[in-house]
Amino acid sequence: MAELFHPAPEAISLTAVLAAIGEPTRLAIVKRLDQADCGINCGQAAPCPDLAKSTMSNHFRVLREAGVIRMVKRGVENINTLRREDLDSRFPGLLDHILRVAD
Amino acid sequence: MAELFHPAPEAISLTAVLAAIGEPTRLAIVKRLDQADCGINCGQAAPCPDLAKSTMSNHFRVLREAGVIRMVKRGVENINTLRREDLDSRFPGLLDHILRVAD
DNA sequence: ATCCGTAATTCGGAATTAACGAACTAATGG
DNA sequence: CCATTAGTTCGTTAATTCCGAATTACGGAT
Repeated sequence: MAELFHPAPEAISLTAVLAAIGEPTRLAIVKRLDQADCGINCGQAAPCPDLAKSTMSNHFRVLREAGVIRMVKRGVENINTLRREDLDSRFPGLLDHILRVAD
Repeated sequence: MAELFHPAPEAISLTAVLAAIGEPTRLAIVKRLDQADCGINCGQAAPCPDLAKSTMSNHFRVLREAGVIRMVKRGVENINTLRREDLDSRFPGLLDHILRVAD
């Protein structure tokens, strides 16, 4: 069970972040993580239950590899959190701004 | 010669805009258009001359259909401008913010 | 009108990516 | 040990991206 890849804060790419968030399902995931006050697992963060699990798994992987979310395994589930401080240090205010205009 | 499609200002989708800008070549095009004080054609807006023209044409189409740029035919060329006011009315400050964090 | 050069789009293909179901792995509880 | 829950991996199919070659569109010169 290899450890999950996360880019270092300074290696987070703007276009990768925008591309990751620029997809309706993934934006919905980010919005849900933003509203949550603590990390939540993939099932709870998923906006629509009609999508295949494998599809959701892919969406979470894209968000993680872009540096948007942090994923840690806890027991049988993955706990997801937004990488707020890392995103803010690299792109100050960007995440908040996007979430604000996203209704 | 059909008229070029542009989404109405209120029909511009956030995820479409983010996905359009979330690609290095297209972000470079947007940055160049931002620095230009008047509309410029596709060749001048292209950041790298080694890309095929058909590829660039596609990138411009993506930006146009997402509502990021306006394209008007003038003679033999297309004049491209950022749709600042439309983007700002729909997503206030977003474009400036992205351009600011994009170095 | 016809031909030429410039600017950009369209077409056909190979390569990459996305979504899905099915099978699989990992952790926990009975 | 077996069942359950939570996700991942795999193989297929559909869609997208990128490219070069061919094509259209326009403007100017002949």
